Amino acid sequence: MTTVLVVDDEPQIVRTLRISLTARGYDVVTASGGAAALRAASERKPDVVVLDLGLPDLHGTTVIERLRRWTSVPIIVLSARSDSEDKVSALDAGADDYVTKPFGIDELLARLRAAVRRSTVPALADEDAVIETEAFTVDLAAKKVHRNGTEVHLTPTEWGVLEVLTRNRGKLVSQKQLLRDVWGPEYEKETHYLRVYLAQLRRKLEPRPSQPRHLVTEAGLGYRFET
Amino acid sequence: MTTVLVVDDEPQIVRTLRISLTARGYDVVTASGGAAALRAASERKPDVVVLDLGLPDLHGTTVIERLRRWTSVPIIVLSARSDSEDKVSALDAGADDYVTKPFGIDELLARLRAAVRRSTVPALADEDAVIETEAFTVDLAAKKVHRNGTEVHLTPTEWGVLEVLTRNRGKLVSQKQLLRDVWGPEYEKETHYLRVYLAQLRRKLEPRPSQPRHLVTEAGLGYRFET
DNA sequence: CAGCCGCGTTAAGGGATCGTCAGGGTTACT
DNA sequence: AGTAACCCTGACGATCCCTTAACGCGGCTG
Repeated sequence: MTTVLVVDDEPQIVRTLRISLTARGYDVVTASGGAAALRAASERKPDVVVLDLGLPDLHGTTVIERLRRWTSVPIIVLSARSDSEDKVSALDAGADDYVTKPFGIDELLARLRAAVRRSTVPALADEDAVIETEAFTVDLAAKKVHRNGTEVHLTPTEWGVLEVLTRNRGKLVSQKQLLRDVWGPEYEKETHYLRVYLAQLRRKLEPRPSQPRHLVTEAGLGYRFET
Repeated sequence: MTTVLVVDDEPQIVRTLRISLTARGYDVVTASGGAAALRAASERKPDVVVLDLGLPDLHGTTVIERLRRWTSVPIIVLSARSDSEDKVSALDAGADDYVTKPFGIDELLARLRAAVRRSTVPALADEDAVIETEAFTVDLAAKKVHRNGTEVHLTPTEWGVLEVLTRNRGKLVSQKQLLRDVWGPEYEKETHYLRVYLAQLRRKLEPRPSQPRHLVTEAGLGYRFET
């Protein structure tokens, strides 16, 4: 049984989610504030957290940071359409994904399933870490990429970007985190680099670079690797 | 019974790990600092070490180096998301694997099992110790190389480079790792040596040394042995 | 509706990295 | 003591790759 912790201060939304999720066989725990959420998380050990950013007591980002000190439970953020600032800081704080309010329940459910799947199938040890898509395969241990049976040559930086995205496959990786992991903390603002290198990777790997299916942009937020 | 040494200064994390690991039948020893960790390691002789990089007293890399002076016990590093620099230096110092904080307990357990398995599995059986390419064959057990039926003489250093590459055939070996394994950790920066010795090996082994097919350079990353 | 912002794309310059050769110094063996 | 093997070092040209700039596009905002 999968346990979901729903954190929102609007009873209306909590009620809707409780009904929808229970109907799909989830075990639902709710909290209406940040402090209550932290308590519930440590007591009930949910398999996934759905967190509204606009809470009355604690800032959503704070809740994420506190959770992240001891658990890597997937966190899906609910945010109003306008809070793109907040979305970014939530992702940087360690959120896994986000859904914009007002949200379609189907989208939330899809992201929920994806998040749970990701967390229960842990990344393999390096020695057998081969990720496959319809278009290409990535071998993390050998640092090799194949497409249509032939090897594709990547430069060090191209490889760095692809590796970070691959290790976080399915999950939205913020621009800041990508820049920090590949170029270093002092390059956090050089979002231009990402555009250049993502374009290069798509040209080398995607069947139709102008309509990427695996290296996806989330405007203003970051990038996502979809298998 | 497998003994795990857990080194972390956050009681929350130590507690979580102690519970999870004990439940899986591991014998758990803990230390909250680097000095205590070194003492515990020499007294309790753990089968695997889980080490947080952010310790109050000693730098994580220092702890790894000190451990590596007398033991080859597998070390799994815990690192915060942003410390990608630290991750690299930890691996170079001799760590076996790393897990990003916050970590899923399942992933840590998988890597733990993999590390223990690796450390207890002996070297390659003799029958697997002969690697063949179209141009030459390498006998790891006999430390001999043949080309066109006749033996090729290699100097000790040439052999060292070829052996490391051969044991990791197909995989990319970073310059740092090659230098560490062949010359020692204090030569990590002497990338020039590699260029000289790879050129020599190619001259002796490759049919067309200027267009190597088996001893391949990946610019900026390292070298790779392709069969 | 016009301007702005973020994104994608391409190409070029210059700096970093690599391959190659040869000479000097050290070690090991006769 | 002499010689041969081997390792290191330096120099140079060739190659590779990171960075930067310029331009086009679509969407959002004032």
